[in-house]
Amino acid sequence: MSLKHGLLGLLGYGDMTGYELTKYFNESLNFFWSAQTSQIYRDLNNLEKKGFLKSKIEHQEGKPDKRIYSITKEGKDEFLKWLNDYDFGKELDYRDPMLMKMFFSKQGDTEKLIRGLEDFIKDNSYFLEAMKITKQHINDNSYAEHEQYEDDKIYWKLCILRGEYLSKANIEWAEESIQLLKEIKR
Amino acid sequence: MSLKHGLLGLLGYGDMTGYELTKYFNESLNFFWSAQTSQIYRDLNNLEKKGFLKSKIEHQEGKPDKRIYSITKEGKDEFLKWLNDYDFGKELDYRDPMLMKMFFSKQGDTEKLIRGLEDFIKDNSYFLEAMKITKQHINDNSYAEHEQYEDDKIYWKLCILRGEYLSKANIEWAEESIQLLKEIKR
DNA sequence: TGGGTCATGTAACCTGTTACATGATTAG
DNA sequence: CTAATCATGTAACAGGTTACATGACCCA
Repeated sequence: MSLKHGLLGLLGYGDMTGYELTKYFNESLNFFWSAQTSQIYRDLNNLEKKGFLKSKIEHQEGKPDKRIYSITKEGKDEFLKWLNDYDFGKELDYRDPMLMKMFFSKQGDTEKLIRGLEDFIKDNSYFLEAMKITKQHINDNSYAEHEQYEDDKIYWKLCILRGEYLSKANIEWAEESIQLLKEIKR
Repeated sequence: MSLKHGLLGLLGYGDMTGYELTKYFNESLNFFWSAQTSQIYRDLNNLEKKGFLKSKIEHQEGKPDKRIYSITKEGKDEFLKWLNDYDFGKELDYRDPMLMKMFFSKQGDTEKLIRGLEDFIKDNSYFLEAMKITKQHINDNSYAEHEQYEDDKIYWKLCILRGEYLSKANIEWAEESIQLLKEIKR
């Protein structure tokens, strides 16, 4: 459900090709959503069939033609309908393949598990660092240079803040876990 | 990938029907994984085709026949292979439909967003409470009454600990977000 | 008499991933 | 010469969700 509405949302900022949308997803929103080109083209097709988008083809010299999408009135309505349903509870989901392994780890190799947790700490640290840089970019206006985005920034920063909280929680948990596992090994 | 291996893992503790496996998933492992019966029956079928499981049918008076699954040597090998690949980094995923909405929320209703965040805090608090009770159950041996599970407990508690860390992070983030949103409203 | 539990599933659909295909331009 | 970038997609598969179907028993 979310990817489609994310596409509608991004097209609210301006017309774009599928290629550009993929870039946006995997650069700006990347830390909480990513998408394959294949999926984006498929959804773009479906959204156009439903009348939420329309497209025109632009010829380019020396490059393949580009199909530029723009959002319709119906698309904007659908986007706003989705946006204003702030029932987060039903989306609470702690599903995690890592915990699935942890659950059964009595039967696993404790040394390997500890190394896995150490790498997990590293990955989360990189992520935390990347988000601090992104926050800086937003403040510096290097991400969104136009005043048009001024009011968006608070929400973008709240997204990043959550990433910071979660990755810190992950790091603390992994550190505590490693300690506990080293104790029982002795 | 994880559900199948979770099924193999649970069947390592003893033979079970699809129905019982569904219950296990949605009661014990529920806070970090849930599964529909339809999905479990399908995967059980696939696992049997691959030779990781075998099943026998038990006739019951007054009830439909039950198909009891047990894990094979191949199934145990596959499970252990999966378990000992502790490369958590590749599974790092902060994907979240809530953040997708947050990202675009300049265009949304701030009042509704705040109410959504308040409910989110409630849901996370219930979750946190439920996990404290589960932890107590594990300590009390009411969950797993047999000594057989004694060495598993440490890992189960680490799973719960992560849930506690994450839900606390969610609560703190939501509280901070509400404050910030109320400030900009003024 | 109605709802919940035990027990089995099927069907359709949606979402996401991986791999492949084409073909030109540009930068190192 | 090679890799990356621009730009378009298709195909197959894996995983997850929702709805439906059957039928008997048990409890209030």
